[in-house]
Amino acid sequence: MRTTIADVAAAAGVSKTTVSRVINAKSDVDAATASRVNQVIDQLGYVPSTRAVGLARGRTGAVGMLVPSLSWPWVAEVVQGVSDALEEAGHGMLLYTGDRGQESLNRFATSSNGQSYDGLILVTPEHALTYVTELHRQGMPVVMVDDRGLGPDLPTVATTNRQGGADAASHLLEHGRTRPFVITGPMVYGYSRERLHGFQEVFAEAGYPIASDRIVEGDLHHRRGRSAIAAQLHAGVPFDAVFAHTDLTAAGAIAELHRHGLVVPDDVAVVGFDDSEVSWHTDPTLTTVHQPMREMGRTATRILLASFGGTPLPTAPVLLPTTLIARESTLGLSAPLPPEPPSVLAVRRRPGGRAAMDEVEV
Amino acid sequence: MRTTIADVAAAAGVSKTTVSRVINAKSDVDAATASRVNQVIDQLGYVPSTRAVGLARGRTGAVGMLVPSLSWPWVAEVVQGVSDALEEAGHGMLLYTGDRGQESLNRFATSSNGQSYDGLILVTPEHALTYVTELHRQGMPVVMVDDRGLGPDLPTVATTNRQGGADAASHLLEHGRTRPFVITGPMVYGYSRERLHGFQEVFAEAGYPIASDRIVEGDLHHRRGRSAIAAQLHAGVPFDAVFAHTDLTAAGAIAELHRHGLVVPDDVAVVGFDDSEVSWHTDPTLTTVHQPMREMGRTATRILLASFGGTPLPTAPVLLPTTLIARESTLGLSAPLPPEPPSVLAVRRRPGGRAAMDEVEV
DNA sequence: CTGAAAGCGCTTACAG
DNA sequence: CTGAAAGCGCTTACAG
Repeated sequence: MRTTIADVAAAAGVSKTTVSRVINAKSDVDAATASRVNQVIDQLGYVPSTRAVGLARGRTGAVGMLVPSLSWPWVAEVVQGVSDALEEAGHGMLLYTGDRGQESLNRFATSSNGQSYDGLILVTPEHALTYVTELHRQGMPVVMVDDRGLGPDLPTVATTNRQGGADAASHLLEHGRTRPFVITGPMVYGYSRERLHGFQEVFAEAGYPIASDRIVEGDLHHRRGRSAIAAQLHAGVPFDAVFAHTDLTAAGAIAELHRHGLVVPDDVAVVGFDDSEVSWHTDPTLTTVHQPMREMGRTATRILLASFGGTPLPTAPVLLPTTLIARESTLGLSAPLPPEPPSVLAVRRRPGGRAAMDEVEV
Repeated sequence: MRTTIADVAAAAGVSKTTVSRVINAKSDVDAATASRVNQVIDQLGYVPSTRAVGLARGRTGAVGMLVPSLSWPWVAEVVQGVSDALEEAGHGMLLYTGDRGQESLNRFATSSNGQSYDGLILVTPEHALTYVTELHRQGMPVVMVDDRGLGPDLPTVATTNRQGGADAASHLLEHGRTRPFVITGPMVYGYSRERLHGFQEVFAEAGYPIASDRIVEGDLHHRRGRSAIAAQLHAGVPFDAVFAHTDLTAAGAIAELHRHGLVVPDDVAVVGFDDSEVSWHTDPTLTTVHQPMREMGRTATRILLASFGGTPLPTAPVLLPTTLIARESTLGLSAPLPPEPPSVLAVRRRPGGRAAMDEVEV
């Protein structure tokens, strides 16, 4: 038999009300009484039942989190950030993965209606977007981590994709590249367009506009990097750099360049996007644009928790800065090896650089 | 104001008891009554409050999951497997990451005492092991996914590390390699010892015992692959193959071999362990021993849920089979490219091979 | 086949 | 400073 507040009350010779007051650190309790109750609590190892507290208070103390497959490393990073921030605040996290499609979302919908959580954090919930928007309209606090530029009508934390593209371009120009080949992400996503535009703009301003035969739409996959490079080489359009909108595609590009006897970066410099684990394991290591996924998770969480306290949710997207990470695929093999692959370290944090674009009280 | 069971009862002109019966599909309800109640439920969009149900029933319908950092891709895979299986069964998942050390574990301990979940799934909870073991002794159903060979006194799902090592050895022998260099994981972990022993045994039986100067202890990191290869080349101990206990280390080994002008696999064949995403992005792609992380998550979940239904938890570890995945780093560049990197596919599943070692009713 | 009532373990006015 | 009582939204014997 689990020990309840009644057991504690009996053992301490007080009422349940008083025990409740002590637990929740209400002010008006006699010091002696309080210490006696606390003693009993320790002795009995009493911990309040979360669900009883939740029922009585009308809050759950938990936050729901809906993500697509955790097999995507950057999704896992976001979740880790959310988990960190939630834990700091003493909240629990109910995790839902949309991995199994519509069926997953039905499950999710059921539990959200069951008031299992006080608020919701989403990562690119493509199929659930209308459902969640409706949920939000009905009063559920929602914050979305938007990596895709879906641009929904929801409070959103995103990243400076355009600036990231611009930084990649500047970096390549600094290293003497003037004829880049761009392999974008799916153009239906806002982030692909932003990264491309930022990149194009810098090259155009420098006097090297990028012709359309040096831009091709990709799909984020490794294999696409290979096929795009093979096709471009076959077409005979010369290029001295590759900007891929995802590290996976960049990795494929490097592999294919090698197949054709080209040296990276001497013949062709390569820049990816994301700073995912892959960027440490290509050879040469990959220069890439870091996205602060973990920070996005933390920020989204802080915004959500603040809303529980009455702070209104932001109406404009909160943008976190990207950072260019220069490695061997542009600097050459002489580049110093960084200390250690990040994913195997206990804590992973980067300096950050500029402050968030949008001032939000978090 | 949220609609409750009382609202439904009033609107349908029945008692709360009857509504409850309909919701939970108890048999003895008049068909007409039931359909009327269901209509009202649909009309009002009524969904029972999870926490009220939990309080009344004494169960939560949720499972707790404690993992180290989600930044480790294989951890994320296990979580995904757990999520899949939980969702199928209509259970929720409360996720705790031990990423912030002792403080994380304290939070975790508090919520577990608060009866926030009915059972617990753990991934290598090194620091929490004694706490969790105690929890289990007090009656909390616990299943551990043990990738480290911690060999605790808890119901466990693990993998056939010894056989994985043996398979790696057989594969290298088949490809004419007789002088392997082994970079192990930390030898404090059972899995390192098992992988090594399985590997050694096969080579010894084939007449090529492995001298101790061709075995070095590693740390799972990329950088260690580089330094180990550099040192071995410097020492002048010849080798025609590398068996690394983790893909990251194997990737480092490949990179370092290239630095020294050696060709993989012509000069040196390389085999990793895990079949993590990295294995698709080394160049050449990496032959490795697949660990069924997702399946381990699913299996652990099924075992736990079965225990809720009365099936006792298994006393011996449940072992899932590893599978050797041959790629270019042993087969050569002529090896056909597989369809697509797994991590970006929606669903990731492998044939599986042999059946689980331990027969458990799941 | 159906309902009134007690109970799950807390919190929170209300009264003293 | 403290307690009795009602209530959070369900489920479950018990009785009919």
